[in-house]
Amino acid sequence: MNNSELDYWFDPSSRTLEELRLLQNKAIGNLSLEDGFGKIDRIAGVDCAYYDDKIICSMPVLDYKSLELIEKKHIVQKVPLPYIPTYLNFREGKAIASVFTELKNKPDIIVFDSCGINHPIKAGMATYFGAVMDIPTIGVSKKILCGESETPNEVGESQKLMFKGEQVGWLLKSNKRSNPIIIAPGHKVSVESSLEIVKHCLKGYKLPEPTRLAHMYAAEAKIEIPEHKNRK
DNA sequence: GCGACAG
DNA sequence: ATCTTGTCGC
Repeated sequence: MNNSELDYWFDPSSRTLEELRLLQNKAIGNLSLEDGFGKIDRIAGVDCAYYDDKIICSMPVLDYKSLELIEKKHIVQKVPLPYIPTYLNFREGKAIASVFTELKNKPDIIVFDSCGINHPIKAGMATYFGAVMDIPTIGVSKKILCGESETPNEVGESQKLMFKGEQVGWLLKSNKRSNPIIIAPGHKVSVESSLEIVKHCLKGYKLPEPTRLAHMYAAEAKIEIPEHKNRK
């Protein structure tokens, strides 16, 4: 995907919210909830940190079987849009696409720190990115954007997340002392597989390794940017 | 109209 | 997300 195509899908500047909503609908036209992957060798996680008007996006790639780090990359850009619920894909999308492009070891699937199809029009960050790039993605968030669910209480227990009469994901009690995490398919991953893949990536922490490491690396990269070091 | 609302 | 130390509990 070249730069103009990248801007077409991810640049919110000089566009109205109505136009951005149309882009989300257009991207979702390509959505698939069937497992569209073969053997998973590598899995990546992605997360963003913020400082002033800068967005720091980190993307580690791990070996799926051992969950060991293979490669990590991060990028710093100017935040293109304030946080507007249901439009997160246009706030973080460009930065994420940029880091993804720079990876030498492309992952077979990516885990996002955001929503997937558990979004008002199924255009959560994970789904939008996956549909635009046509790669398998999963969304893992800490708070519910939309939908209802029972609360899982035992570690390892999961409950269906329902929205408008359909299952759009899960709530999973991943850790004894943490609130449940919300899991949902992004693109090319079924509802069932999204849960199994995330479970495979759990190492006793609240978040699955891909996302947990992405969060750590983004925080590390953040304190290294000049704006942060020159603070007075 | 009112309240909710990923990061 | 971000601003931030100590502190309760296993």
